Formats: sequence, C-alpha cells, structure tokens
Amino acid sequence: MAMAQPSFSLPPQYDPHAVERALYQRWQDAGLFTAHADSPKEPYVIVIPPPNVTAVLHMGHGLNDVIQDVLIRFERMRGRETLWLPGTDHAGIATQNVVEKLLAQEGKTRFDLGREAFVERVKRFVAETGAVILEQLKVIGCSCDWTRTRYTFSPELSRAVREVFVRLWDEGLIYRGHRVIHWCPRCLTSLSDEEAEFRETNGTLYYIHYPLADGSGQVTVATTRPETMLGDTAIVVHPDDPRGRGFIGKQVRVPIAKVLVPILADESVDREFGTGFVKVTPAHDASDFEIGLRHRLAMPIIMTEDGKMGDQDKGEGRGGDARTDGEARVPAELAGLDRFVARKKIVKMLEAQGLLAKTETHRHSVRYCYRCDSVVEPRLSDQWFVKMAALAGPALAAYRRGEVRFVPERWRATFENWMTGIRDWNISRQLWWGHRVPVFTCTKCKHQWADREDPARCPKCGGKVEQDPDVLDTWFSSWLWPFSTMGWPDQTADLQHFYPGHTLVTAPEILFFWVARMIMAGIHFMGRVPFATVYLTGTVRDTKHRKMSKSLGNGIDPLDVVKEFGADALRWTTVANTALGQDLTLDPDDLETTFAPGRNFANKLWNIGRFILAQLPERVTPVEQLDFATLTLADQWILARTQHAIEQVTHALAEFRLDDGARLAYQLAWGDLADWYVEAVKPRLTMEAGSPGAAARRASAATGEPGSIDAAHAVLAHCFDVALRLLHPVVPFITEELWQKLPGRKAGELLAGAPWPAVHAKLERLDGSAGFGRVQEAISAIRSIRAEYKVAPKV
RNA sequence: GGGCGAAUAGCUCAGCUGGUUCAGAGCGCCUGCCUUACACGCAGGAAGUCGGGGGUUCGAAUCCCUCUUCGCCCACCA
Repeated sequence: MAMAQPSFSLPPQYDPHAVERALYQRWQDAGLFTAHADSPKEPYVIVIPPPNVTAVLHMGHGLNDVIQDVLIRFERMRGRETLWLPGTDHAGIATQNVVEKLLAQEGKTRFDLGREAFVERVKRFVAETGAVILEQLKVIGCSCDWTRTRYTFSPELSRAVREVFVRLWDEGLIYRGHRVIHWCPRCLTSLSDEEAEFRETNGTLYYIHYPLADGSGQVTVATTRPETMLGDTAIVVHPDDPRGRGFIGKQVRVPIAKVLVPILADESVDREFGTGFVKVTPAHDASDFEIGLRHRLAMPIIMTEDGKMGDQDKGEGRGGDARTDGEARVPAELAGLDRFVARKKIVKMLEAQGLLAKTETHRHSVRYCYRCDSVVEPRLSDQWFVKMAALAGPALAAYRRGEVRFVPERWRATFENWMTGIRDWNISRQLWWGHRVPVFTCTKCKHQWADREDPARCPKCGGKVEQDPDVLDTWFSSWLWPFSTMGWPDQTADLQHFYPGHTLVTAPEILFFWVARMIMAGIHFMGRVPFATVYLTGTVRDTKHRKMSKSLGNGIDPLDVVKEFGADALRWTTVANTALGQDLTLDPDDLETTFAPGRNFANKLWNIGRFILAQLPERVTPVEQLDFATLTLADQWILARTQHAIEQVTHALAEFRLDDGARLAYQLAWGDLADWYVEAVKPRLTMEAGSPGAAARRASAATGEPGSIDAAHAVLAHCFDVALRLLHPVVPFITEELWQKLPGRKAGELLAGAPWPAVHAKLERLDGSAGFGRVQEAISAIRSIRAEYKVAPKV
C-alpha cells in the first residue's frame, strides 16, 4: 500500500535573501510603521538614539536597535499605536573631523576654505553620504516610522535649539564663564567634562627644584606636566605642613620662565602627595585656577591653541605679583614647540641646570578628547555655560517620584550621584559645524542678548550687531530630541499625542551625555519626563572581553552577518544572548559558531512550516470549535503548552527580558511543537487517504488513542500560528514569510500587524492530568534503551 | 579614593522575589541514524564540589560577610 507522498513545493532550505527585502517593502507599503496621532489606540513611543550622520552600522547599533525593534513590534502586536521615531545627529566635532580629514587629503584645512564654504562642504558631505545608517536599519528589519525621520540640524530642530537657548538665556541660566576648561588642541575647541574622558596612563612624576629668590635654598615640587611651569604664578603648601614653615611668604624663581613667584599657604594641598609643595599654574589646571582665584594670582596662558609653547600672556592677573607676569615667560628656544616635545626639552634643561631632583613613573588618569584621542589641555578661557543645578533639581525630584525608572535598576546610584553633584555645562564649541550660538552683541553700546531671529541692528541703539562665533555642543540639540522631533515649540498633534514617550533604549556610556540631560530638558520645557523607562543595554565585546571597536579591528559588520546568515540570524543571536543589561560577547573570528544558531533556527521554522503546510487543507477548524472530547493526550498537551508559552513570553517581553522571551518561544516551536507534537501526529496525518471512516478516527501511534485528522490539523495550525506570532518580534522575516502561507490568510493581512496571541483559559486547562508527560517519559526511556542496546530504530 | 558588574559543563552564557522545570541552553565532544519537514537535521550520551572561605536557614548557584581574579563608571591622582 503506497503512502501518499506529500509534495513539498518549498525548497528544504530557507533563503533569507529571497524574501527579506520584499517583506520589508510590504510592511512599509502597508503603512504598518507609520504612527497616527489621531489613533484611538494607546500610544507606545520610542525615540531612537540618533546615530551620527557619518556613522555606519556596527554591532553596538545592532544590539540597540534590534532591542528597540523587538519592543516596538511586540507592542504593535499588542495593539498599541506604536511610534519608533528615527533620525540622525549632526555630530558636531565628529562630522567636522571627518570632513577635515577629507580636506587634508586635498592638502587643505578648513581655514583655507573659510567658515561659510566649509559649512557648505560639510552639508554637501552629509547630504551625499549621511543617513546611510538609516538604510542599514531597514536591512536588519527595524520598523521605524520613516515618515517622521528627523535630523538634529534640520531647520525645524534648529528652531527648537534656538528657542531653548533663548529661554534659558532669558531665565538667566546661561552665562559666560571665565575658567579653566578642557581644550582639545587638535580639534581646536573646548569640551564639556563628559567629552574629556579619563584614561589610565603611564606618566612620569618630575621632581623639580625651585630656587628661593634670596638664595637661601630651594623648594621641590612634583609635577607630571613640567611644561606648565612656564605658567606658574605661585607655589603653595598646606598651612599646617611643618615642611612649609619658614618658606611661606618667600619668593622662588621659576626655572626657565625666569620669573619670581610667591610661596603661599593653601589648604587644598594634599600633604600625602609629592613633596608637600605644589606649583600653581592657574591658566592650565582647573584646581590651580581655583587656587589662583583665592590668592588673586596672575593667570598667564603659555600655550597656543594648538598645543604649542607660546607666550600668550594675556595678563589675566587680578592683582597678585604683577612683576611675575613676564613678557618672556616662554624662552625663544621653546617657543613654537609642541607641548610634549617641550616637556622633554624642559626636562633636559632642568637636568643641565641641576634642578631636576628625580623622576618617578606615575600611573594616573589623563583626560583625552573623546573624538580624536588627543590629550586634553586644560586652558583658561571664556565659554558659555548652562547652570545645571536649576535643571537637575526638578528632574531629580521627578525621578524620585518614580516618573522614570532604569532597567536594570543598578544604574540608580550612578544617575543620582551625577545629578546631585552636577556641574555646569560648557555648551560652546569653537567649531564651525553646528548650531551657531544665538548671542548677539552690539558693537556700539555693547548690549548683549540672545535672539530667536537674526537681528539686523541693535534694538537699543541701532548699532551694528555681531553674532557669537561659536557653535553649540552637539548634545545641546540631542537633549531636546524627545520633543524637538515632534515639532516643539509648536503644539503639534504629534507632540500632544506622543509625548511623553515610553521606553528609551541606549548604552550606559551616554547616561550623562544624553539620558540625564533629556530628563532635565523634558521636565524643564515640557513639564514631563520624556520616557517612563530607560533600558540600558550592555556592551558588545569580543571573546577577549574587549569592546568592539573600529580601532581595535575586532568588530563585526552586521551587514556581513545579514549577507551570510540572514537578518533573523543576526537578530536571534543578539536577542537570545543578551540578558537585561549584560554585555554581549560575540566572536568576530568565528561568525559561524556565533550566528549559525539563529540561521539554523530560522531554517527549522521553515521546515516545520513546510511540513505543516503540506498537511493542512484549505480550511482548518478553529481550535475553539473542536470537540475537546476527541482530543488526544498529545493534542491536549501541546495546546496547553502553547497557552503556557503565550503567558510566559508575554510576561518576559513586558519585563524587558527579551532573551527569556526569545528562548521560551524557541522552546515552544522546536522543543515542543516540532520534536514532540509533530512526531506524535505524523501517524494520524500520513495514513491512507480515501477511507473517510478510517480517516476520521484512527489510533494514534503515540498514545494509542483515537484522534481525528481534523483535530490534528486544527491543533497544528493553531500552535504554529501562535509560535510564529510569539517569535515575530525577534525574527520578523521568517515568521512573516511562513505566516503568509498559512491557510485562511486574507489579502493584505500581515503578521507584523496581527494581534498578539491571547491565552485561551479553556485550552490551558486541558492538560490537567499531565498525561502526555508520562507518555514522553516512557518514550524517552525506550529510546535510551534502544540506543544503549543498539537496536535499529525501525525494529 | 568611591561606586558598580562579572566569576556556573571545553567555549559563550541563562538561572527574575532561596525548596519537585534547579543544576540548564546553544555551540563543541562521543555513539547511532540521509526515519517520506529539516544533516542548518533526528535520537541517545559524556561533561560542572555553581571562583575560595565563613555565616544565616529545615534547606543556598540563589541571602549576608570576607578574600581572589577580571572588567566598567565616577573623583580637582599636582
């Protein structure tokens, strides 16, 4: 008796490339990603952390954006009006650097072009190559609302930036600060505290003798930056330090600079460190600056903006010993030398003069520019600052009222710490690429104000007006992102409907840069925290636990992975391997091991689908309409398992435990449905055709029970359908492709827009006796014995 | 100097409020299978004193203390 051979029209191997692009297009054409501000549905909003316009997709984005997409797709299926707002950041320093490098290849600098032409050049560059990354997000399946793509430097968002600046100005929260800031001698701009990152560095501690002016001896100081001695205007010692006794009040001669400076008492000196005597360079060290203020010291700048030794003594002194403000602090032999070259030379000079006491290796934290890795040079300068205490207070209060929470929770302490000890924010950058500081000064009456529009002349005296040449910190536009993207300051429908949003997914590295500031801006300008939950991801690392980075060359290109394994494989590995907030370790040298599991799983689904689809008739009875009395133990078991999985997966995803959700759904599809149920119903399904009586009821080989083909079809269709829905947020392509093929599909119906499965309580209760569990145990035991005694499977 | 995270099978990691889904998954390894959905597969199997040491408890991978080793963040480490 020949069995009917099921004819499978589908190939046995799933080919992601054959379907991904078209499916994405279908989703988009169906308008599934587009949010509607007039929707009666409850909104669910995520704003994307805008990647730099010059960025190309790396695994960090991959992790971040896939997590966001899983959440968005989950909530979309749960019936929320989802808005995932995409966009890019103009990335002031980063982008300017990129274009400057391009210019350098032509042998030019930005100064050769001039400001206007340079900005035009950057604009052109951004227009040509910018937003590549947004296209890449589509390749990995991100369901962003592309009708709402935003850019931090667009006219609309620039208007919001300007509005915010003017408001803060009018509130007195922006001021001109004269102090030592972080200066990047390569980028030629100031940096905020956050942009000057600490890095442990092996340095040298130089002990240098400073001879007393009266020739009665010398004091010795320790410094890691001997070149700054040219800007010394005092030596300080702790007032209670016995070593200082007899020295305080005397003068020393600063070697090489050949100026006289006083020895003063200051309580800030740490008596445990060095010699107890500290050289004070007020213009080139933040704490020395404080000392300088206390003692009204002169503050000569002894370096040029690009980090070369140069006599730029602007006579910043406010009293003090005016005689020490030498015109020639920088001797000719040092002038023009790079600071590190000068350091070596100065050390040699000191050695020659017998003034170098000793050197020690010294490991300490040095600040580096976060964009170009240059050693940051502290430098006295005038910059625009935002008073942060006024913003942090209300934000912290809202946070403590529980209006925003962090997952994982452990970030609480870090956040609160920073917020309570917050420092004013240097927002001016000496760059050309960015929002121009909207501060205007009358050349005639010196009236200074911030304006929403570019004024033609001074409103007070009608005099000529000059705009501040600086631009704003990139993050000064980023911190407005949750509402500037929705049309603020206009009260748009989007703003009213979609603000505040719900979840922010981002890397902990930008907790201070961005997240904290968004919370402050949200509270200050909108009166509401911009999101209820901040999900802080882990970091993507290689197997040596090094952060993946371009410079280390240990990165994985997500697009390579898509090419080789498919987008779902990339997403699967990413999601299934990242427990909430834990780092994601991937092996760049073994993509096969890293991404094959996802590819294999997609293929498994494909084949479960092939099998089931080959069995199912045109019309399948909905499970709810089955006569439960006719269900076999296996039927009951898989139905109950499926309901249980719905509960578990839903709970896991709602709690941001995406890895659990993914694994639970995987277990349902592969472990339960494929491994057990499909095998259990095979005998029922593949029996002889043409005998309606026998076909209707026949013993199931697994349980010895009767079972109808009808029921088997219904159960298979139901459980597979549920599994596809549960898996869709994680692996959207393969699930959509298969779901499309299931019987009863209406035209235009898409899984991406289908409802999330609900638990049928009736079905869940079916397996009360745990009957099939015992069958499974028995079968496993028999298989063990068979394997042990090498019994052929068919015997 | 302060804070945080990690240490579980050869590898990468789960294990959420302590106890019948607590010793798990994937990969790798061993044995047997091209069983008419899938060898990107199926069945079976070996493999961990849950970093060390104390403690709380009737009971701890799970809670407390401590130590060790990695890693991260913060701090005016001249």
